[in-house]
Amino acid sequence: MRIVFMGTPDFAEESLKAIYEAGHEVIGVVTNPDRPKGRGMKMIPSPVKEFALEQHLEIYQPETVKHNQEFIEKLKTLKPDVICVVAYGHILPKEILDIPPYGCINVHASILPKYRGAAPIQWAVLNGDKTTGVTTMYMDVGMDTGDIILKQEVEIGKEETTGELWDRLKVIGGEILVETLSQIEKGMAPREKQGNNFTIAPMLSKDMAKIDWNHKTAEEIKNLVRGLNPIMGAYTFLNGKKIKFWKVKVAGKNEIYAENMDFLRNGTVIVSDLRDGIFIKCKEGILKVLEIQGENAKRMSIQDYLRGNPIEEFEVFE
RNA sequence: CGCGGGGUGGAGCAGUUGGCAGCUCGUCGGGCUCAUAACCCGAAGGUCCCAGGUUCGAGUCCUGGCCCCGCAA
Repeated sequence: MRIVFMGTPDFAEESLKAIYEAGHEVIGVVTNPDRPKGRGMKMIPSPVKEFALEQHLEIYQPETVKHNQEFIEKLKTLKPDVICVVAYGHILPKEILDIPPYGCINVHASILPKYRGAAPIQWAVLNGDKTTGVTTMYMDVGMDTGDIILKQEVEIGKEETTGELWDRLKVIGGEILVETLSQIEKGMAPREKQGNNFTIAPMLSKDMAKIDWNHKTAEEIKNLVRGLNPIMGAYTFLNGKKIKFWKVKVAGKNEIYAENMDFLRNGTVIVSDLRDGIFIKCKEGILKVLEIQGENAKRMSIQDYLRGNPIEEFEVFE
């Protein structure tokens, strides 16, 4: 089929690659303009653009698509059979949705109607969900409200991070998109309305990354840490210095002897050991830290960290 | 020219007003022990990122360069 692909990050690149390798005719690739990124604010092309460049695909980088008549006209002249949208970052106006005869289809990283919005993977991990998945749908003017075509469910590992789940789902996204296109082409694609029982997964905000020792259990803090890995990292303070946790686990009962600690504040280091690392008292349960990052430092194992940055027992994270 | 931190044995760090290069760990050898990732003794291992400068003397101060990292997007 003649396809216009719209997407930006690596998650989308995987889908573009999949349809390209499946033999579809990718007649145009739309991605966000290069943005200044990283140290020194260098202009960095999106992963989707990089792939498109390698394959010599036609690239469009409009600043916005809404009310962009020039771009919309251009799309019309391309005469795509279908437009595939994966993590593009813009809501498409009806004028664009109506262009391709087969419609605009979207790959979304959750089982809709759960987790509509920008950060479905992150929220699935943050909430400690046991399963999530990928859905394809016919786009409409709402945010992730279109009719469902296919879905693929996956289990979330108990210690899996957002980054790890992200990498798995993007591959599945590519596969399910190819399958979706194939079924559409054969005229046998299902079309199912979304129920009203939806939830929203909004973009993550900065302030949620701070660990709340007083109100969160070890399990909840663990979910926060893995949910924010590698996007922001959950942080806390020790002696006024900001410290990020990248990997933690809930300490097993046989890993540490701890009783009668009720008098200790939540966030107190109850064991600090060069071999086992540090254990922290939480509102409920004990947290064992595995990977940590100090101010202006890189991530490292707790063992490495403690050698040059000792943490004393009974110090308190806050 | 977005803001900031840093390059010191294999790892993580310290190094005060310039004055013999240190700590914790790892590695190797030996000892102790029923035993150990524990303890004791000993050893190896460093162009202190590079180039120039100031100085009797530079890891430390000055100038230039390379590299790494954090924040922010």
